[in-house]
Amino acid sequence: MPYPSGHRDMTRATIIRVARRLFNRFGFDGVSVGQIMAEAGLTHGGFYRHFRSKSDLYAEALQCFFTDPGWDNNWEGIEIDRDAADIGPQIVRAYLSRQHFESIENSCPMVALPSDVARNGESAKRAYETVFRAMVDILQNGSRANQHPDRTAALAIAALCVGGMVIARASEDRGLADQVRDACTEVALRLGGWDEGRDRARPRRRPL
Amino acid sequence: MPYPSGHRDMTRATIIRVARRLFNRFGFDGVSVGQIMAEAGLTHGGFYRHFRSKSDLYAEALQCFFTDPGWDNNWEGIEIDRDAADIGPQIVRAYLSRQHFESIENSCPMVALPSDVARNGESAKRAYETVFRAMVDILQNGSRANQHPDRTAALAIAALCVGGMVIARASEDRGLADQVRDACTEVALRLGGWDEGRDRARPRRRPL
DNA sequence: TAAAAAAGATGATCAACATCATCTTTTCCC
DNA sequence: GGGAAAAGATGATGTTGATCATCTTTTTTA
Repeated sequence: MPYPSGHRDMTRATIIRVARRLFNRFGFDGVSVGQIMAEAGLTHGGFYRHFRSKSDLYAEALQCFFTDPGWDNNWEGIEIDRDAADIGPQIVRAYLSRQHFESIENSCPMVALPSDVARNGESAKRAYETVFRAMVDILQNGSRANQHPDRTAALAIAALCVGGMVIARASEDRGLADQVRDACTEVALRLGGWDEGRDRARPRRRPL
Repeated sequence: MPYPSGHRDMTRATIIRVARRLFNRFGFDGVSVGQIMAEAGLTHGGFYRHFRSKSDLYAEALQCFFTDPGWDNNWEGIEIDRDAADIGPQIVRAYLSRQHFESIENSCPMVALPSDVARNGESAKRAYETVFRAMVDILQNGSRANQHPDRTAALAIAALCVGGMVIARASEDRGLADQVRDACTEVALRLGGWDEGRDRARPRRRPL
């Protein structure tokens, strides 16, 4: 075995990490293989030792907090405790936070790349789906609290998180983007039953 | 005035219509100027008589039911009566319908192109924002019914519509896509206060 | 220390594409 | 009918990028 063992895996991981960053910012078509490799400190030729094609890499780059246990690229000042009883509201707040909104490169790919994925073939879609399922699952069953949202609510909460951020990122006016994030946060927390005793006083059992 | 008067405008409109279809399916980078012009029955060269650049056209192609009074590309079998008292729930159901899900080419661009737009400069974002604002406005004030959602609810309903469809389109499994659409529809109708007397019996004043 | 073999580097190929300069066609007005 | 001018067509141009064949470097094991 030439080259230190584990070297290959490290290089591979580096390429994926760099690729995620670049894809998040520029999209699938906006990034060239050469760019990715250069950013990883390599030259373009070696790429095909690690991945069959650019699309292959793409599917692997679509990971996020929800599926990657070693996810360290959290959003500045935002920490999520995976074992906390209130993991649900933590996720909602973090996902729709200003920090996530601004962290294009470390964004959840569900926000940064949905239309790319919708056009990019089976494997990318499968990867996207996996992340989404993981998010819904954590929202529904992640905490040991006694109150859990039902599946319908969990799906809607996830859609609010993703949808709100997608819209915020695609809007020109920062004020509107903030309003959307705030509205989605508020409603998502209510949906999850996580709004008890919050700042705004609110009657207990009220209809939306 | 050479060429019949109004010819220019018709050609221009044709280009935009064709472009919207192609952008919706293949994205901004996935479509060439030549392709658009060929599809419009023209050759690539004349393009720059009508638009300053491809990006310029892009911003103009980002229209939808909500902003275009002449929008005729409705989704098969789905009609929306703009003056109906129940315009809100009509929009929610239509937006999250199977027909819209399947009509990639006649999709609302908010669903088909959000990540493209987020990367595509000011004018595209402004166009996206305009469509979104129009949607929220119709949801909030569009009907003459006596019950209107407040702005927070209207924003969240719009985010559920867009987000739900974006996720459904980016998922590989059709079953999951359907679940997401259904869940978002149900919750959005509840949020709007439009779920009275619906199929599933449900106590009147319940918390989400 | 020498050979093997994997990882990476180099250079080439082939195709696409946005944009532009320059023709050609089409109508309208006189 | 004839000319003007707009709309459209044609043919570069220069760049970029994915992929591949082939060379070079690195390091381990015998």
